[in-house]
Amino acid sequence: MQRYFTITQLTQEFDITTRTLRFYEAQGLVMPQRRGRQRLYTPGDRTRIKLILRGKRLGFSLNEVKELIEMYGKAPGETGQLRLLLDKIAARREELLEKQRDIELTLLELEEVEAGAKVRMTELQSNAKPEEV
Amino acid sequence: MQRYFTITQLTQEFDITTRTLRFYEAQGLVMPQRRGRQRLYTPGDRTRIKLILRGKRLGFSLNEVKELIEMYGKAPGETGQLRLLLDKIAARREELLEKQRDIELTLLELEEVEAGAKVRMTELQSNAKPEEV
DNA sequence: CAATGTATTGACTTTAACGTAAAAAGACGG
DNA sequence: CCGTCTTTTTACGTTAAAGTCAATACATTG
Repeated sequence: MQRYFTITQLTQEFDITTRTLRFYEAQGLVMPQRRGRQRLYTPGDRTRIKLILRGKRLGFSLNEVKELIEMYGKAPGETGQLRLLLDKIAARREELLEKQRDIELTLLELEEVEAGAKVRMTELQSNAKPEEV
Repeated sequence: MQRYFTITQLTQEFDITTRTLRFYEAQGLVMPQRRGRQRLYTPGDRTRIKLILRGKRLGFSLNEVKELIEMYGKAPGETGQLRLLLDKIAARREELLEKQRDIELTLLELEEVEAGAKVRMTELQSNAKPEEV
């Protein structure tokens, strides 16, 4: 019933190397099953990998990503320290909101530069080839 | 007329070390003036440092940050390759938009976890101390 | 001016996140 | 069954971004 992915399938899908996936495994970020020595990734493993890569894109370290994923992973029952979990969530949310603000600012600045560049560009096009020998 | 900052002022303001600022200088990201051997940072330098830290928070490497800052830095006239600049801007914008989507998704997931945790918490509070000896 | 504190420079070290290479073990197609 | 290809494991190398440490230079202040 379970459908499995091989390691190379996943490296191709996500454009990463086998080294990377094995490294993530060594760090305890994914734990694919084995058939003999071969790794078999479940759809769940695949989702975890997606989460890892998303975290990385946002500039989180693998350790931070690991903590994050472990929050999702816990069944709501086995969460020993609920207060602690809620605090972690709050902290993580703050970081994400800060990143959002950072992005907005950067986008605004990019727009300014772009606007300037476009003006300059039409200027150049109106005076056709002014510097021709 | 110019007001200057010392290196330690800035390290305190941004909560970084002197090593970090000197490293950024070695990488050509800031170029403070000198009075003798001492570094003097202008308000402009300070702004650059802010931009660097913002870029880092977003997961950009120092080299990427450098490219970004150099876009801002150019007066619109001295921009040799306007087309190239516009392309770079577009590419950077794409990355930022992707990060925005990544953040939204992560925030949603955090909310789910939080909701689960809160439910579990009130459950625990209603049955007061169920496991007492 | 001696003492004390702050800056600078240079060299070496560290950490995270892989890259690369080599050797051995399966897997597969003809 | 043989050769080829993929996977795995092990081990060492690399890069970015600093950290740490030592020696030296200024600067200040009592």
